[in-house]
Amino acid sequence: MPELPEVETVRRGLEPAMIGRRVERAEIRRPDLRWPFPPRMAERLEGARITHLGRRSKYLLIALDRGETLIVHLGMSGRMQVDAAPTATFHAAIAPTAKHDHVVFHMEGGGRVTFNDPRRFGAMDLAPTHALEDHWLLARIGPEPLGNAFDEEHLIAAFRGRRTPVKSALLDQRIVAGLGNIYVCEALFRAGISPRRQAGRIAAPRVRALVPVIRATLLDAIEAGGSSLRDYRQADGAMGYFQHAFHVYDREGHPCTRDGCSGTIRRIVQSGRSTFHCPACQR
DNA sequence: ACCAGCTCCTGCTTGC
DNA sequence: TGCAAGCAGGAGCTGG
Repeated sequence: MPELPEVETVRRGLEPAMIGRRVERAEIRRPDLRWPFPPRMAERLEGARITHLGRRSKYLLIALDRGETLIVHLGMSGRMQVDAAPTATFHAAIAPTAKHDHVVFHMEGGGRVTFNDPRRFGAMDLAPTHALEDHWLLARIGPEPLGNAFDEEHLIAAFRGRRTPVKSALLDQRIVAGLGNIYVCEALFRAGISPRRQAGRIAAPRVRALVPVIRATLLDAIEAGGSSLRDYRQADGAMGYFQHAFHVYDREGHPCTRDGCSGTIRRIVQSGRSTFHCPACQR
């Protein structure tokens, strides 16, 4: 699914289509995604102007001028697709509906933003903007890895005493927000840390080194527009291209890219999820 | 409290 | 070629 860099890329792509514009019509084609939509969602969106587009972890936060914010999670396979205003209203009327287009935002000026999600692990909810951080989906999430609250001391404290593999610890959204399977694998490779190592047993200097590595990995991915494997696309439909910069993810059997390392990338399973790493240089 | 495993859903890939 | 199993980027919940 989209991890932090993908959601951030989508957020940036949605801004020109949504910021400052009213939602003329919210077309809701089914009652739920992972959970039921909030009551009267269409009415609460229609006529509202979008004032701000934010992101918290992997959640897209669409703030409305009525004091509510639409929280959107893309799940594993969710997309937000922007279609510019058609030149003739005729085209809008006959625009084909793709399979799994669950919600369509018809924007002021004729543009459309379509939420498509085949697997329906995604979610939407509306919450009061002034208490957004108290929303049950957001309340327990840890610091943003690109923000000031995520630092060396925080990570050392979060890892202390934990016997779970560092791979699992970094996937834990309470420790740090927004990392998923791809970027955890890539960050651990860059840091030279074995994904199997118990989080609480990594020497402090190595934990410290992990902080800038996580930041750099995410920033590189955002710059590349995210990683497009199967489902993910940017808001304009373009593919991300960070997948071409993977060192370990989905590279089982390929040679390690680290200078001077002659190892081979391996795939293991941790907590039921694939982990890719180089057993030779990640210790 | 911590941690591993299960679960939701569809679609693509792989293996027989 | 056809079919079924396995797998996928998330994350809340359950039970040990």
